[in-house]
Amino acid sequence: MGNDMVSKGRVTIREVAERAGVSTATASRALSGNHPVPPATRARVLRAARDLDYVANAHARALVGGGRKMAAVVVRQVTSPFYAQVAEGVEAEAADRGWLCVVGATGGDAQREMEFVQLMREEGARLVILVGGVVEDDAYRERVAHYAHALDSSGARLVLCGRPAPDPEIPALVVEFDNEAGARAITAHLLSAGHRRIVFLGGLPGNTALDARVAGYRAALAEHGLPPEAAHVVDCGLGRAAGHRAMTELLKSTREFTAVFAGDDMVAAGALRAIADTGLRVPGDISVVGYNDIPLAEDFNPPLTTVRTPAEELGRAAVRIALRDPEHAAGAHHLLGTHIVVRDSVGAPPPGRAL
Amino acid sequence: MGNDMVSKGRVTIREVAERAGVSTATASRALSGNHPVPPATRARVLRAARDLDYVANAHARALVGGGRKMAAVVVRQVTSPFYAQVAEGVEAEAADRGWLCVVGATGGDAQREMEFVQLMREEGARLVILVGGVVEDDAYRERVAHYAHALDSSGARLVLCGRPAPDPEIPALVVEFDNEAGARAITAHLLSAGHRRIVFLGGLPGNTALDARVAGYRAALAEHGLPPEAAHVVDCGLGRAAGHRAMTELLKSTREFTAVFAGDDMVAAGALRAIADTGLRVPGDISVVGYNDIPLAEDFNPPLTTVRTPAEELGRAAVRIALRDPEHAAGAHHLLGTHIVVRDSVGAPPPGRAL
DNA sequence: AAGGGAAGTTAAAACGTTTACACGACACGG
DNA sequence: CCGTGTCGTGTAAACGTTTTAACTTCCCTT
Repeated sequence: MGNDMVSKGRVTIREVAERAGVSTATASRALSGNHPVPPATRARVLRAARDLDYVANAHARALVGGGRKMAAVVVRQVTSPFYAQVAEGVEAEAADRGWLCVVGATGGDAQREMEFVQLMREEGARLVILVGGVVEDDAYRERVAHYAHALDSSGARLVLCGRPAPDPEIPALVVEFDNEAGARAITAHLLSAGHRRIVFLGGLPGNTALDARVAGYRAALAEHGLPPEAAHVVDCGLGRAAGHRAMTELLKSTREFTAVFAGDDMVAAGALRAIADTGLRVPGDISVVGYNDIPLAEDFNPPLTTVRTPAEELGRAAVRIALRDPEHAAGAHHLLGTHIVVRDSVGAPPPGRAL
Repeated sequence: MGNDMVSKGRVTIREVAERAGVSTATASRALSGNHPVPPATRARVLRAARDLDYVANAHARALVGGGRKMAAVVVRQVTSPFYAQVAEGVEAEAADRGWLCVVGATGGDAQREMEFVQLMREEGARLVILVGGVVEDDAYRERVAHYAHALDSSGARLVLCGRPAPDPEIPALVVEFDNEAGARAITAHLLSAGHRRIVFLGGLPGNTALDARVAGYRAALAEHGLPPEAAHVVDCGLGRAAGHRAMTELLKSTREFTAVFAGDDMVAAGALRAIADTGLRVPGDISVVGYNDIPLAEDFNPPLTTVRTPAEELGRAAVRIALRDPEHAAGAHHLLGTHIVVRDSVGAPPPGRAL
């Protein structure tokens, strides 16, 4: 056996066909399995391909095939534990079907988001998944409507994870957690522990995910017979730094409270640190709950009681739903359930401040 | 102005050319900027493209251009904070140059790693970055040698982040942190706090990154005049669960120690939890240090003293180095520096057990 | 024995770009 | 006025695959 490996340039299907003594058409069919080919011929072609270390050119394939199995997931940043889990779910579900998955990080910049979607159009992605809450203003609505129509006209699907569709008529589907139910449940948990003065830390008006959590929080309060004034929302937005800053501020204020409901676990992380910095104890002096149950939430100080949103499942669901029912998908709205996970950051309110 | 947008099928460059009254060659030149075109003509083409919402077909482009600007980063899992940061660095550096970045997760499975690299060959990736330590056995060496040659023959570069090249002659370059120096530094930190009985939790023989940390640990001990028997390495591997299990085990054993050096921050997280479970205090009873300084390390209980490995910078460096000096790159070995970040998980050894 | 398929195969035409080559126009120096 | 160079543009040939339509064989039915 001589030197079969061609060192210069890529091996093409033509060379494989030649070596197997068939035409490129037959070789293509044997390799792709798109059309039946007698076992003997097939074996010969496969053998030739192996000998030559043949690698199909995905571009040529996509060019003639008019598209390719590729999904794109767009997040603010991949280092956010929650987004990372969603991306992992998308990647896993895509990989299961032999699809390629590319991830784009926008850093929260609309400009980069647009560029990335444009790139995905050029690349022929058949599925783009935008994940993460966002404040819903006119610019947002216009942007997403543009994506939806542009992608739709190229035969691609758009799914919005945790962010709203600007209009039910738009060719996009949304998959998200039932934020209101989750927030209501964990607020009720705090209430049943005896807390009456609970502050919500991490509001971001216009962000539909956060607004829903706030709504759930208010609803739970109301259900418990508390007056609307019992609700106190600090609109500090998300992120560890924001939580730390806002909590520090809050502790310096005259506001009375015995528990804080953080908009997500990262805010809770910042809040916990701020509380520890002032020498107060959790849950002895203040109880804290978070949202999302990121993987390290049980390593916080103390382990965090929070609501578990199965992020990886969200990612998987997004691609599954988008690919399952192509026609009926557009405009559909899917809600995923959540549940509380109880750890050590909630206790009874301190006696002196029970109300 | 009528209905310019064609609803069926994608707009091709031919239609743009037609509308602008030029040939496809001129249109291509105007759009890609590969060849000078008089401003007037150029403007006309660009206008037509905008009107038609033309989107170039990346596949056709790559097919004739023989490749594309695409980098691939392969990690065990994207939800690991450290890997996520590396991936973010790669993504950022790639995006800065207008490259596309795709990430693959292997779950530690060699089979999936091979499939992914194969896929990247088909897709024409020009840069693939394998990140994360691995035990270096024959299968590994063979696998990586295969990747290196296969990619090299398609004109792509291979970079290994935190894993060894099987052979200096192989066409791959490695970029990693100086694990031995980092481990030596943090061990010295423990020693200067008074600890003499330090156990290393998270060894994984054959894993070069961990072996280097163990070597640094032993070196620091030796430099302090301690006998080789002072070193005690628990080979439990990495991950939060492994750390928790091994620490629990260790606490039940008769082994005397006052400090533990965890192989990475996730192991430390598990260890901290195990210690807390038995009612012991950190750093009062036991001091703990980690490795990597993941974003949430300061939210551990207590905030973790660890060595900071700028993971995002590792990712950026990988693509920068690979793209900078194409010829000289192969076989090169780059070491990135690290430094200690001191928090609250290290204290003096308890008096009764100072040695 | 003729006709009708089925099965296996192939030649050639797509897919949408880029680019090598050629061609004409035009300016300029001789 | 004629070469010579430059500039702008167009024609057509790539790039590597899949697929349509056609063409053989060969077997089976009648």
